[in-house]
Amino acid sequence: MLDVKRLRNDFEEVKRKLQKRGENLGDLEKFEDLDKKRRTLIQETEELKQRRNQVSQEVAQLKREKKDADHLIQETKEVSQKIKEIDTELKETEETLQQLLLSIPNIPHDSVPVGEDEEDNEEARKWGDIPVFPFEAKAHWELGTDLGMLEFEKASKVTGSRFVFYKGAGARLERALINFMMELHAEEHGYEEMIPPYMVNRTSMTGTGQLPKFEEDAFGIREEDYFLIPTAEVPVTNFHRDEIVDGTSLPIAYVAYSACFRSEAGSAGRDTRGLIRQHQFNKVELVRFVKPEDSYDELEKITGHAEKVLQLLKLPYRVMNMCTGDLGFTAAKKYDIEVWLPSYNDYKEISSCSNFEDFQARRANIRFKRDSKAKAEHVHTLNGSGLALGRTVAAIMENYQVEDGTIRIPDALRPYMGNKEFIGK
RNA sequence: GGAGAAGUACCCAAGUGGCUGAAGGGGCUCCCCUGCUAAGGGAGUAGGUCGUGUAAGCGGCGCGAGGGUUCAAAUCCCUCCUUCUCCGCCA
Repeated sequence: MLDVKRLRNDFEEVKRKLQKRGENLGDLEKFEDLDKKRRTLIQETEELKQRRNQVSQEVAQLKREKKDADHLIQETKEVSQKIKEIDTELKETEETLQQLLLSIPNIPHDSVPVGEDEEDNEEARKWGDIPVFPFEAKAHWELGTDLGMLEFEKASKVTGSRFVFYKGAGARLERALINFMMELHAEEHGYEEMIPPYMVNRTSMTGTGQLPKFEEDAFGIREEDYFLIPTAEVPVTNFHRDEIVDGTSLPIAYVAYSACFRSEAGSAGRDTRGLIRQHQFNKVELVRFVKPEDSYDELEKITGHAEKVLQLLKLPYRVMNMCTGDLGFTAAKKYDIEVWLPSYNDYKEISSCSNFEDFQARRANIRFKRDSKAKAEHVHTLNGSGLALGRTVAAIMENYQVEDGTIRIPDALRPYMGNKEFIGK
């Protein structure tokens, strides 16, 4: 959510920046009228309330003196009626304004390249060498089936499309990666570990920006009005919702493991094979709550933490600075880390690291005080995948495959895999 | 799931219709006392948000949330949420 005061005082500037996103901002123009109407109604009702309060005092005084107060009571009756009418209109206006504010995306940072779609994303850096196979390389879904690591058809039977069973070495690999990543971030990068609830309420989904605009992307639990989390970002960021944290405790950093659930509405036909696009996948997520002046340094830091995982696993990747048209609703700036995937003969997103500035903090009402006497300010929030596990498994399987159909285990992962050297031998 | 009880400021807690933005503790800040620590004495401090104003300020809201009754609600009524206790069920 944007700062109402900024929107009020700097409307054209904000609008100009939002237009870089190339989104339809149809309702934005209604802001000024709604804002003005709201403030007029507030002034009207408050004036009447002040009057009512004064008269109530007088009535109380008269009653105590056992005097007659009927004429004052009559007057206040009418005033109260009027207040009720104005308050009803005010409430409707505020509701409309709130919905409008919740539907406005974040303002892109000045360092974000202007562009329409993924074609215009800029490569920030590249790491590692793309493997060359002197044999016909297999895709991970082939390897997974051949080696008994992944069962797609069983999952289709048991649940439906876009689900998978990890089995044997596949399950072990996934679990090893969870431990590897959690320990790296907790012990080397200073994050506190978390395992969050996998369902959250509507307020939490609104707090991080999944709602109200993107309800069709989430799986909902109707009876409770809960949602399956699409990422641990939602519960972990909302962990501090409606709180004022001590400024000296910033930055607060959590690393959370969770399953993630996405309906993938609108992705029919995309990435239909393998682990790349599932309705349920595991992810280790990094979340940081920081002071506003630090948030862009922090974005570099969190991106580095995610990159470190790929470096230790020796998987080639590149970092993309997402353009204005590909930023997503909530981010002010975002880096996607893309891992090399031989089956795609291309890089594929494996982590997304975003600075939301105060966009989520306003929605979720997360603030801090620099000291006990200071005024509360909104924190800046950031998160980054560190990493998406399914895609990491796919990347390891494909990049580390050997001609005999087995998979070499990356050195860094061997302690977590019973010190084995290969899968399939 | 059933039955009870409770939700008041940073924490504990008093308060059943008007003089309560809210007693009293604790905490916190300052001072005194004290060789140090502990303890003691005194004074002070009460949040947040919205509107308005250059500002000091003024005003509205606020006692879990939302409605209602009333001239007037922390206080009465209704709905919901959360926590606790007991029972049931259960990994």
